[in-house]
Amino acid sequence: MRTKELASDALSSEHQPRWTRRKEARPAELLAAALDLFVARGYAGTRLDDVAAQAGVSKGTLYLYYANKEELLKAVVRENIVPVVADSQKLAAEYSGDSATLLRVLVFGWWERFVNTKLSGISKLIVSESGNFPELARFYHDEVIVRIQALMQGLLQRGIERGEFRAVDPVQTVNVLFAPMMMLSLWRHSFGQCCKTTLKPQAYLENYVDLILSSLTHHNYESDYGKK
Amino acid sequence: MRTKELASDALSSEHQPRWTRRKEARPAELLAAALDLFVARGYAGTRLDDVAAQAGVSKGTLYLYYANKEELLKAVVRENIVPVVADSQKLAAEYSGDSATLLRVLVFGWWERFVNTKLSGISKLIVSESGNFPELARFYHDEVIVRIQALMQGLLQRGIERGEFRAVDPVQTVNVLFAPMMMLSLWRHSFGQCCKTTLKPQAYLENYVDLILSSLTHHNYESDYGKK
Amino acid sequence: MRTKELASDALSSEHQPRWTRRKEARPAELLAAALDLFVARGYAGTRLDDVAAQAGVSKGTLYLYYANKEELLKAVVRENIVPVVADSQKLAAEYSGDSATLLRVLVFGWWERFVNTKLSGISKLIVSESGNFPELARFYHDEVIVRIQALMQGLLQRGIERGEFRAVDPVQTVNVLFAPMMMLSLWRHSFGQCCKTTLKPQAYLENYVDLILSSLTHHNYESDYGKK
Amino acid sequence: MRTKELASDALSSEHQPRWTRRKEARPAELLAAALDLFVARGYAGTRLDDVAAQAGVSKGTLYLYYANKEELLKAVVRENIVPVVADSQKLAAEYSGDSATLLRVLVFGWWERFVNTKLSGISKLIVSESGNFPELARFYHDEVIVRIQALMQGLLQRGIERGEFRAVDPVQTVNVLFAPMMMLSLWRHSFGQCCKTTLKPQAYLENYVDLILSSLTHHNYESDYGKK
DNA sequence: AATGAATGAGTGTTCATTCAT
DNA sequence: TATGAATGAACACTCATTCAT
Repeated sequence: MRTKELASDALSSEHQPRWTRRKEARPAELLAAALDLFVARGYAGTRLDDVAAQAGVSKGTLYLYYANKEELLKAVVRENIVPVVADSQKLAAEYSGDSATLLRVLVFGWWERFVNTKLSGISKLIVSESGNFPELARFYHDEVIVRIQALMQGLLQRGIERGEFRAVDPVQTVNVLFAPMMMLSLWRHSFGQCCKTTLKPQAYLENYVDLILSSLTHHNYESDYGKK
Repeated sequence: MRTKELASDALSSEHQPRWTRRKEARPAELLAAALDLFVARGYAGTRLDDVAAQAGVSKGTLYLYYANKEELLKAVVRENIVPVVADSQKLAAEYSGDSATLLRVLVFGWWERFVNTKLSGISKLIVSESGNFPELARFYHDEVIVRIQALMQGLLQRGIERGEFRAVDPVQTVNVLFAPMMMLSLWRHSFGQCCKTTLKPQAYLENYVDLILSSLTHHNYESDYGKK
Repeated sequence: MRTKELASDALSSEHQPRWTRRKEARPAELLAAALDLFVARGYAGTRLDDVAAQAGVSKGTLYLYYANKEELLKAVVRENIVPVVADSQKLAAEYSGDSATLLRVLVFGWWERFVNTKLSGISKLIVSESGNFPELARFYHDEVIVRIQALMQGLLQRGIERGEFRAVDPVQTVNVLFAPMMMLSLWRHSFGQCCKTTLKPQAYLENYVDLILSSLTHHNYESDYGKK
Repeated sequence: MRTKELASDALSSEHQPRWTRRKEARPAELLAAALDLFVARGYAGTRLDDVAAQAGVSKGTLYLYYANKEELLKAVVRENIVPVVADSQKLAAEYSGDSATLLRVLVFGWWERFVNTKLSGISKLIVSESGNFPELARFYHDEVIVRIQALMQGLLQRGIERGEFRAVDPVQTVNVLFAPMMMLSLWRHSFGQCCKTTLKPQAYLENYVDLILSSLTHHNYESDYGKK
C-alpha cells in the first residue's frame, strides 16, 4: 500500500489515470445519489446499497468517505446548503431598485434556484427527519432559514424607510412572508407528487407577491401593529 | 384515573391478572399511543413494541386490531381526521357577521382545535411519509386540505360579493392563504421542537390575519388579476 | 342464559335441542375439521384458528377437548384408524373362496374403504410428519401397517398351502405387495393433487393384482427363494 | 484441508477472522446443510438459523445466496436432482444384455445411487411438502418421476419385443413397477427411522425383482390386458 | 482507493396457548 | 361448557456496518 501510493504520486504529474480523477469526484457522485434517494424515499427508506449502486461504487467505498448513514445525510445537507445562502445574499446586496421589484426578483429567484430544484427536497427531508436529527434541523434553521428571513426582514425595513411600504413589524411579518415559500417547497415534495392539485407554482407565486405588496402598500390600513 | 389506580392497587397484592377484557377501549388506546409515537419518531422510527408498551398491551394484541403497521398508520390518520373537517365546516356555516371577522374566527378556531393539538402532528406525519404512502397523502389531501380550502374560497367569495374584499382570484388566492396555516402546523413539529425561534403562534397568527385583511381591503390596489 | 339452560334441560327428555346433541358431537366435529386441514395443509400449515372455525367453535373450546396441537393430531390419527383395521380383518376372516379372488376382494376393498377416502390422507400425513412425531409413526406402523401386512401374509400362506400360489417367502414378499397400495395413498395426496399424471386408480389396481397373481401362479418359475 | 487447518491453528491464537471469502464454496455448503435439515425436520421445522449455523455462516449470509426460505428449498431440490436423471439414463442406454438382467441392474443401481443416498430424502421432502409447494412437486414429477418411468417403460417394451417378457400394457404396468422403488425411498425416511421393521432393503429388492420377473416371464398367464 | 462477502442486531409478523369471564 | 381477548416466544427477513483482500 505504501509503495502503491508513492508510485501513483510519482505518476500523477504526468497523466491522470481514470481512478485518480474519480478519487476527487467520488464524494460529489455519492452526495448526488444520496440526495436523490433521501429526497425520494426518506432517511429510513433509503438503503446505502442503493446509494452506492446509483453512484456506481460498492457499498464499502461509501464508508471510505462517510463514517455512517447519519454523516452521509449531514454531508448531503451541508454540501447543498452552502451555495443557497450565498446566492440569496448576493442577489439582495446587488439590487438597488424599488423594494417591490426587489421582492419580486427575490421570490422568483428563489423559485428558480431553490424551490424548482432538488434543493427544495432537502427542506422536505429536514422537516421530515427533524424528530430524528434535531441538530441537523437546528443547523438548517440557523444556516438557511434564519438568513433568508434576515434578508426578507432587511427588505421590509428598506421598503418602510423609503416610504414604499407601510409600517409593519418586520420581525413578526417575516415569518408570515416566509411561509408560502416554505410551503411551496414542501408541497412539491409531498402532495405535489401524488395528488391532482390546483396549485400551479407560477400563478401561486404571482398571487403571493400580489398579496404581500397589496398589503404593504396599503398605507391607510389600520393594523394592530401601529397601535401597540 | 387517580381513584382507579388506588382501587386496583388495593387488590393487586393478591394477583395481577395478565390482562383485562377491554375490547372497546383498546383501539382508542392503541391509536393514541400510535399517534404519539408516529408523530414523535416518524413511521420507520416507531417500533410496534413501543406502541404496544405505551398502550399497555403486548405486541400480539396490536395485531388483533390492526393487520399490520401500515394499517395502524392509516387508522391513526382516518380516526383523527373525521372530526376535524366536520368542526371546520360547522364553524363556517354558523357565522353570519362580516367576512373579516369570520376570517379571524376561522383562523383562531383552527389554531385552537387543530394546530395547537396533536392533530397537527398528523399533518407533519403525512407530509413526511407522503413518499412512502401516497394513497394516504391523497386521502388526507382530498378529505382535509381540499375541504378547508373550499371553506376559505367560500369566505373569499362571500367577502367579494358583499363588497368587503377587493376582487381577487379566489381559486389561486386560497393556496396562498392556506400556506401560513399549514406551515405553522409543520413548523411546530419540526423546527419548533428543536430550535430557538422567534415564531410565536399568537403573534404569527395576528400578523397573518392582518396581512391578509390589509390586502383584501386594499380596494384601489392594481393587481394583475383584474387586468387579465 | 341461565333460564335457557334450565328450559332445555327440562325439555331434553322429549326432544334433543341442537346444542345438547352438539356437546357430545363436538369432538367429532373438531376431529373432522382437523383431519381435513391437517391433510390439506400439513401439521405446521394448519392453524388451530382455522380448525376451530371450520368446526364452528371458538379456539378456546378446542383446548377443552385436546391439550394441545400435538394431542389433536394424535387424536385425529387414533380415531380414524380404529375402524380401518377392524374392517380389514373382518373382511379377511369372512372369506372362504379361492385365494386369488380373496386378494382381489381385499385390494378393491381397501381402495373403497381406505385409499379412496379421507383416511388415506392420514397415511400421507403420518409419513410427512414422521420426523417430528416418531411415536405417532410407530403407533400407526404397529396398529395399521403391521396388521394389514399380517393379513396379506396370511393370504399368501393360505394360497401356498392350498397349492394356489407357488412357494414364496411370505414375510419378505408382503413388503413388496404392500408397496403399491401405500404408494397409491401417498400419490393421491401429493402428485395426484398437482400433476397431470397417467395413473388412473382403477387401471392401476387391476394391473397390480394382475402382476401379483401372474407371479404367484407362475409355478415353474425358479426364484432365488427356493434355493437358499 | 488438513494443512490449511494446521496453518490457521498456528495463527489463531492472535485473532480469528470473522469470516473468510469463500464465495464459490458457500452455495454448496449451504445446500448441503439445508438438505440435511429439510430432510430431517421438514420445511416448517427447519430454521434458517440452524441451516446457517450448520453451514458455518451467519443467517445474513444465507440471504446473499438465496432470496428466501422457499428459494432455498427449490435450490436444494434442483441442484440435487439434475445428476440423478442423467445417471439413470446413461445406465439404461449403455446396457445391451437381456432385459431381465437390465432390470436387475437398474433396480440395484437406483438403490445405490439414489435410495441409499441423501437424495431419497428429497423424494420424501417433496411428497411431504407437495401441498405447500405444488410447483416444486410438479417440477420433480416432470423431471424425475416421468423420466424414470419412461426408462422403465422402455425396458418393458424392449423385453416384450425381444420375446423375453409376456405382453403387458407398458404404460399402466410402469406405475406398478415404480411403486416399490418409490415406497422404499419414503419408507427409509419415515417408518424406517422410528420403527422396528422387517423390511430389509436387500431382501426387499430381491423379492421385488423376483416378483416382477416371475410375472413378466409367465408367458401362459391369462391377464386382462391381452383380452381387451 | 476500492471491493463485496460476511455479519448480527433489530423488527414486523404469526400463532399456539392461557385464562378471566 | 364455551368464549375470545390477551399473551409472548419464535422466526423470517433486512440492512447498516465491518474488514480481509
